[in-house]
Amino acid sequence: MKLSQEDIRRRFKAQGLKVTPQRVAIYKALAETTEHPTAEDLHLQVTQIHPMISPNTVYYTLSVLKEVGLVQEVNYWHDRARFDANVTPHHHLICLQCRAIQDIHDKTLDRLLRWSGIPSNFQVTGHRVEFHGYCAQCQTADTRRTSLPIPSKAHTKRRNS
Amino acid sequence: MKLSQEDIRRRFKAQGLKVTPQRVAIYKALAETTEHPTAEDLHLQVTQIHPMISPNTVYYTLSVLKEVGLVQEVNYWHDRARFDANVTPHHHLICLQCRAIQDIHDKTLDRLLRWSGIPSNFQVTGHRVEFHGYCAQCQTADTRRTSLPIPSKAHTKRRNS
DNA sequence: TTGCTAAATAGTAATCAATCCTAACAAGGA
DNA sequence: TCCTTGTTAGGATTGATTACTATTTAGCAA
Repeated sequence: MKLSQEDIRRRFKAQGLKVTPQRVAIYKALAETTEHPTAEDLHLQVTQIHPMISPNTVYYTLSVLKEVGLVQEVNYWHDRARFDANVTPHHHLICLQCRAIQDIHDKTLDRLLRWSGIPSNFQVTGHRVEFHGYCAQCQTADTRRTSLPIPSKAHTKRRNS
Repeated sequence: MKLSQEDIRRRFKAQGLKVTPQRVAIYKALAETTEHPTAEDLHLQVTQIHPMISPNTVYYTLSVLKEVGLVQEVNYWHDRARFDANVTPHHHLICLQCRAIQDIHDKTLDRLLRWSGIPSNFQVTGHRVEFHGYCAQCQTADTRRTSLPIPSKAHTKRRNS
């Protein structure tokens, strides 16, 4: 989406964020692509305007924008590979708090594969439905989060188990 | 699922794999849990039977089992965080070859949120549908893969872009 | 316009999941 | 039993991300 500097400034202000050239450039770059870039992609992109910008700034900025809900992490459970010996197609229920993953087996969901809204030039080999939320154990007010995706801080804490 | 040594031996043989105690233990541990463990989780688990087993062996074994289709990686695009400034709920079309991600906006898919098959003790806050396959550019016979998820080798090659 | 202050930036170092490399080892067939 | 080839384990390496920290700057108030 095309955004003017003023649009961006307004959005940042509305969230109580300082408006810095770097921050604007990062958000602008992300808002103007549909390619779901990585932090590195964005850093490379923004380098063309701010040659001295640090990757660190990109990571920090993204975490801030994520916190206020201006940005989302598309693959929010990207931290580590997780495996399953059940190779039949099935779907998942993911707890945003404790990261537990439950399986769902259901014909209704499987049938989505024949859904007609898929662009005809895309060859589909499979699909997966994820429901996000809170498992029975994690449904207490103080620990609950309100928005997707989970902040990247959780990533850091993962080793506390 | 409960599996005897013989069951596992048969499955390995059927895929032309050597049957080693470590390999059996790893697969057995994965098959007997529904918790979608990480490689580290599995290593810890198997350590109780094979105290000297190397994490390396777990990684290698998982990649082999994945290749022959006995195991799948649940979050197969876990390698790096990817971001989106479009924070409205939407869904994705993911190319297994080039990892491109296209957005899908559709009311039909959004309506799944009210799907009745979700366990009542799970509090759902959102959901996401992913379709996997091959984008127009990647639909050539020599580069196409046949199964999900993509082998971990792709992970290594990602920097060639 | 000028300071003040808290937050942002950038550089360096650290962390850690995952992979690479390689020598020793062992499964399975001859 | 022997041989071959795939497997294992250990050490080193890579690379995304985070931690730490000194410097800079945005935003506010005088």
